[in-house]
Amino acid sequence: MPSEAEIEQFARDIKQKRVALGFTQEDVGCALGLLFGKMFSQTTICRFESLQLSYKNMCHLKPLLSRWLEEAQRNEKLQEEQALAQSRKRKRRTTIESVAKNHLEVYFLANSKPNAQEIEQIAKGLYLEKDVVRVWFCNRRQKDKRHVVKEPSNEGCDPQHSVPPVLGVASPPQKMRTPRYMSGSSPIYNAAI
DNA sequence: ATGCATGAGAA
DNA sequence: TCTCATGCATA
Repeated sequence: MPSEAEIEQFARDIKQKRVALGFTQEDVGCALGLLFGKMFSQTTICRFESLQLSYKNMCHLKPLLSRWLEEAQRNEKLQEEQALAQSRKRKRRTTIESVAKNHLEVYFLANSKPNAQEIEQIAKGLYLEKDVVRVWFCNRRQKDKRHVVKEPSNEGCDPQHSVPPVLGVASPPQKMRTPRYMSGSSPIYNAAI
């Protein structure tokens, strides 16, 4: 099992290189499909890069992405291909009012695992469907299991950011390469570059 | 980038 | 029923 720091390093690394190579998160997901027969969504790649998956999940995905990176770097001059999606009958995503969310959060802090009956009470009180509340708690618990929770709050703990760059020279950290989707086939993009 | 949702498998 | 990995849809 890779160490935690190792994973974090890898995540930063692959994100940076992915961008440098001009691939989108979706591109990577599809590429994994071509390499291993199992495709991944933009969401998953995004979450991997931002360490929003469980440690175990990160460890499982790391070798796949690692291999993709090798190929991508090696190929730097080949072309790409794509595959597509499917459809399903999904319940429409319900939007929970922020007020209700605040209430849910309070309930969660008091009890993160309400039983069916408690869920029903909560749902009734907030005028939400039981299932919506149940799923909200599932997702909320899962959120606590994420590998690294980003902490927007710390003050000046990061020397890299505590001193803002001395104006002007907004130097692109990496060589900005033309994104793949803007190269070659479309005259519109070429004209715009 | 993230919120709500699904489904397979564990308990 | 819950957890876990995952993603459609949306902000």
